[in-house]
Amino acid sequence: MPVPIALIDCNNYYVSCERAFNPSLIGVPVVVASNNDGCAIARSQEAKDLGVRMGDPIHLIRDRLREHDVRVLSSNYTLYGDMHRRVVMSVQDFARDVEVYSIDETFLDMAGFEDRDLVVHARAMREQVRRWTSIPTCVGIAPTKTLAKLANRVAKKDPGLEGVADLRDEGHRRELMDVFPVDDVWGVGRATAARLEAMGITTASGLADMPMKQARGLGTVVLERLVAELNGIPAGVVETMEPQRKGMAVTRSFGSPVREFETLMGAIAQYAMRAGEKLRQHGLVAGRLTVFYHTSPHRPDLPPHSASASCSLSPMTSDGLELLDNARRLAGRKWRKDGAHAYVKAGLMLDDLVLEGERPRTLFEGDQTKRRALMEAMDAINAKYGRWTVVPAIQGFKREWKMRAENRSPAYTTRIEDVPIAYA
DNA sequence: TCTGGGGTCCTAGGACCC
DNA sequence: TCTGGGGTCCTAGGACCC
Repeated sequence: MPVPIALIDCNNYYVSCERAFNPSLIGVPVVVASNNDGCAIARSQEAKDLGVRMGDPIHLIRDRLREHDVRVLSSNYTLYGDMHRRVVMSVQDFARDVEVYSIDETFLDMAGFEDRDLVVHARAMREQVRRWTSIPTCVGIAPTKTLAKLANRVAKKDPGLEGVADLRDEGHRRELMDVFPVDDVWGVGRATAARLEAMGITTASGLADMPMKQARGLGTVVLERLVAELNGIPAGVVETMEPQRKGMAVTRSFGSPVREFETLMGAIAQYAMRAGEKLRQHGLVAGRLTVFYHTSPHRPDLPPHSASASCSLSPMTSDGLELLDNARRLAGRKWRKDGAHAYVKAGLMLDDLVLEGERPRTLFEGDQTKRRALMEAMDAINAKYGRWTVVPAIQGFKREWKMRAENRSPAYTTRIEDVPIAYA
């Protein structure tokens, strides 16, 4: 019998974070918008009931939102990130080990807890999270991660379960999988679902019954592993060591379209400096840099242009100004001087990341001490006086490309001025 | 006026090597 | 008519995730 795996998943996470500090949002429809207030990325149950779907463009559903008095908030990742830390802290003692899977989901390795009533145990964990953070959650328990995801979904859908579904029993599991839509299975996306449905497979049970060889032929090893997991055979374990990350990106849509190179470079410069900061925070250096910018794919009436260029970085670096130099050269190389294009998004990606201490030395590198000290000084100033207190001049002052965030909540838990005050 | 920002893994196919 | 047989490494692109 494999070790039980539990998955705890926060309900309507971003909305729940907002509600934790703003009770007027409780019981009314709430939507949290993506960066640039672009689309709906989190909805309260009331908003889901009104038919607001994940990824709906806000500007296309504006009328319906207004009609039903839906509260629309800009996303506040500082708050969600800090609340996440608290949620993970709350669950830690309830498992042997945890794997943080995303900002709102954590897998738990339940080895050593098997002799307990795991359903009762999981309810106590939910209660702990609720008391410490006010965030509502659901828990799924099963022999594999894929089944734990499925169990979690079941727990979310059926209020009678009081937030916890235990799918360790195979007979019970089968009954539920017989009516579980195959496209809701973790790892089955649009393309795979379409292929499966063409073969008459529409439920999780149908996929579980597919012979392994057929699964391999239809998809890749990924689908083959998925079939194994649906049959209770673990193809992956709870990973407690954080894997070394391979790439990193800073990309943003602009608040309004950009037509001039100077303006574009202002944005790219900021992304480069931010990318350098991120590298240094993680103690990494990058070996490859890619810059891209493009026009709107949603505007077929305008001339399209998509530019992308990369170069390798030698010596490998985390120096923001070094990244900026390279980014400017690459961006300039692809720039079209006709002024006919309205760019809506740009970004910078870093690859071939290695730990700073494992950086390969090159033959002709000069003394980096001064530059490193400069970066440290900039980091220190920006940490103390706020992001973008010191910036390279090329970043500009007008920042007309800055993204929209018209209704962002305060940083309740991470800025002393924003901490809520309770009157006696 | 107007549609997010990150990530991972896998495979095919080309370049290059002996 | 016939055109070797492997290897490795890298990149682009697809699919999926939250």
